[in-house]
Amino acid sequence: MPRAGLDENFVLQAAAELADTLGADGVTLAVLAKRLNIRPPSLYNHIQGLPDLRRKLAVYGVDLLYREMKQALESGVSKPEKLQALVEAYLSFAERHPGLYELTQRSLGPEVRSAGEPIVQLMLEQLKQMGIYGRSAIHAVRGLRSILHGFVSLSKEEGFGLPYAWKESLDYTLRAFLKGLKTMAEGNK
Amino acid sequence: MPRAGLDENFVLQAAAELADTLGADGVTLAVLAKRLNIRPPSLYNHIQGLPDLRRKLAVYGVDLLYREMKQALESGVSKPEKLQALVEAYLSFAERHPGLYELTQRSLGPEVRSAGEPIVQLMLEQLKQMGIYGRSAIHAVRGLRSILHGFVSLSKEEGFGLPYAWKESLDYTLRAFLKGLKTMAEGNK
DNA sequence: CAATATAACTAATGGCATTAGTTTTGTAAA
DNA sequence: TTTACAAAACTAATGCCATTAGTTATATTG
Repeated sequence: MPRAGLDENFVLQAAAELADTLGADGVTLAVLAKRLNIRPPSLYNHIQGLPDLRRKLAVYGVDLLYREMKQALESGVSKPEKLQALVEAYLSFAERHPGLYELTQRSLGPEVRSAGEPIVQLMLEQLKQMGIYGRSAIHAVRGLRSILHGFVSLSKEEGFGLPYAWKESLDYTLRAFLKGLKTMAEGNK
Repeated sequence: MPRAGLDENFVLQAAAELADTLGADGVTLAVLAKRLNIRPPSLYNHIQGLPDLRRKLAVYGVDLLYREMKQALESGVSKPEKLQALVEAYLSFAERHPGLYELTQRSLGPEVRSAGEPIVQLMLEQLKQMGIYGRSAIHAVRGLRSILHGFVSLSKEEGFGLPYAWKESLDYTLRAFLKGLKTMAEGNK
């Protein structure tokens, strides 16, 4: 192993920092190479080009998000609090890693989806604890993910305006959604 | 007026078709020029460069979406049906104009947000008809938009799998959300 | 200490957006 | 009808980017 000190994971980490600093489109092989003090062609020893880098970054991001969400489950005692903790972790990740988050959403093949499976499982477990399972739970998780991603996207788009109020709207929306879920679940009994 | 037959609107329309055919990133000045049978620099007589084109395309798309949603209100008699018609129009637009839709979501300044204001108004009106207004309605519209955009994004990302089932999940989610909204609204009385 | 694999390098190509400067052409005034 | 002007096309050139091919340097392994 010659020229140690630079492997794929290190490259990915540097690229991730670039993404969060300059935005998802700011990640170019040129600036990444400059950042690593090598010439652009040298990058091809670690990644297979820009599309490959983007794909790997997306997987890297989804996996990081999963680990942070899992970590967040440590806090929170009751069931609803645990779900709330998952929500907070998701929002926190999107805020601290805007570029990485954006890359995870630029639909890029099946490996990114696979990497997101564990996150779905995490949510399913919490919903089960709250009495929502089976077919309803599938719908509910999709709804939950949509609400979370939707709010992140929209609040980013609107940018200024009333920054903090977005959190309030999200809480309101989640409360309404969960309340409706419970009502529907009870109706099925 | 020299060399008539090519104005900004025509350019935008051609670019929109390209976006929906080749994807949002497929819109380059090179292919747009080829499509219009002119050289790339000639485009600068109608637009001020690629970022400007993207911004204008986004506004173009949001406005088109608004007009289609407004049109959709013609159908549907009862209040919930009208809201449902808005939802259908939104989904239909996203499906028929994937590239244009994507461009409307790539947050690009205040003019795009302004163009989206009428859509918010459309939703607010329907919610009012359903007994949801005031501060709650603001939250509700944000929730509604998040759910819609979230589902469009996620179903696009997942791609294969169970295509049609997404619609079912969305309906389920909307039903739960609206039910929760009503419950909360009644609770405030 | 020698051999090898790995990772860096230089050089070159083609595509892209963009700018500067020039030519063409349709319309409107003389 | 002719002339003048302004708008929109053009050519030429620049610089940045990703990518490929071929070469050189170096760290580890035997």
